[in-house]
Amino acid sequence: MNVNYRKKKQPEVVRAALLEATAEMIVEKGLNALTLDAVAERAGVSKGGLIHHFASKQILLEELNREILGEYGKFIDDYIAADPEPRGRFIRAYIRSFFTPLKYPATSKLFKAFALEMSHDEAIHKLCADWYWAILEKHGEQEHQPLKAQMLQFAADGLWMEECTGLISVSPAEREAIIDYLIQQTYEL
Amino acid sequence: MNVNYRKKKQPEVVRAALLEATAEMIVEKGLNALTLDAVAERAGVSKGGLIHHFASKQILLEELNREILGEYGKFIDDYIAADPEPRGRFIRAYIRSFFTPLKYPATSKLFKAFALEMSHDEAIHKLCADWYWAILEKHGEQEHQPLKAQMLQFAADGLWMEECTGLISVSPAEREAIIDYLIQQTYEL
DNA sequence: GACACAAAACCGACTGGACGGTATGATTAA
DNA sequence: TTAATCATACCGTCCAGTCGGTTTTGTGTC
Repeated sequence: MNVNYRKKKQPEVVRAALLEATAEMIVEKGLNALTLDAVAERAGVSKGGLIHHFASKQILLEELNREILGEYGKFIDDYIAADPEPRGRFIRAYIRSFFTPLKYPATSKLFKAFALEMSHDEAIHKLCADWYWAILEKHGEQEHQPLKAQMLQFAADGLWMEECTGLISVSPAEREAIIDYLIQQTYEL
Repeated sequence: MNVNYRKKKQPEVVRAALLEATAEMIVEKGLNALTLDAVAERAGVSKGGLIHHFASKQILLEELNREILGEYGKFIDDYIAADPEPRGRFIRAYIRSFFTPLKYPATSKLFKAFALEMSHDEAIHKLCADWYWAILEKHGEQEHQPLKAQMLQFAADGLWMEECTGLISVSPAEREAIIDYLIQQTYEL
């Protein structure tokens, strides 16, 4: 009998804990090592409790993705709204949103988890692709972008991937320098 | 009883077929959906035959990883050897090697599987990290690189990741244009 | 060439555990 | 009372790895 069972019911808290536990476990052990039992235990619930909130593993992952994409969209919206310089504004917001874990610490891990799991699942892949094109259309960037802008965008993706994998082990100082450099370049598009 | 059992033994061919089948299945279905039975069937051997060549699933993946890293390393070596311009030579080779078709056709997407999905496997992660630093040291690039060079490198990573995931769906023409642009930038370091 | 024999190559049925999902009961909030 | 929220036990499936066997290949010997 779990001690939490006797506590006051807080379904929203439990649901959030389950999503966060899922994200953390994917980040730490990888998607292939993710089990419902482990997620439930980490979130302090039983597997039955987990299934009550998320009917299947697939649904759990899809909900997690939805959550992440929503937060990510807010990042970009906020950065664009606060940016007075129109030139390169979208790319700037794109880059910044990738590297601001401090402002919204809860979702920093979710970003990384999302990239790891999205690869081969068709439903999740569609979620991500649709979201991306909706963002572009929303901010009027659907027309062809200059090569330099695309390069900056891809560089942000690459640096972010490096942070996920830790292969090259960029130091925090180097990381800051690169991000600053990318941001600076967006003013010269 | 498999017909191949009665045929002439060709262990090297079987071994290569197993590696290729593994690569293809990871690309198609993802690492979490990879099973030894399926790999064996696709390669036209029994599971026993698979285990004879690769004692465990872990070893199979490590060997495949070694094969792929070796190919990339050769690409980089060749590109550097054939490049008369010393300025930005390493970055140029790095970029080109990423977009050169590999021995196993399906493996263009495969490196992503190792970089992302397998980044949690300690042994394979070490393989990749060691390979990367060995390449840097080999070509005398271990000292601090300028920010622009790092940016180009990350941009190559990002474009390559996009090719793996297919999220943004870059057209072949756009792809070529971006690669050319990146290469061109390496001459202005 | 013929034979013997060890080693390599390969087969396929089987097992044991892990894991997703189900069924049902208990507790709490409304 | 009723629905929502969880716990617990259990089932079926999948799958990595084992194991005893069969076939082929290489190597020496005569």
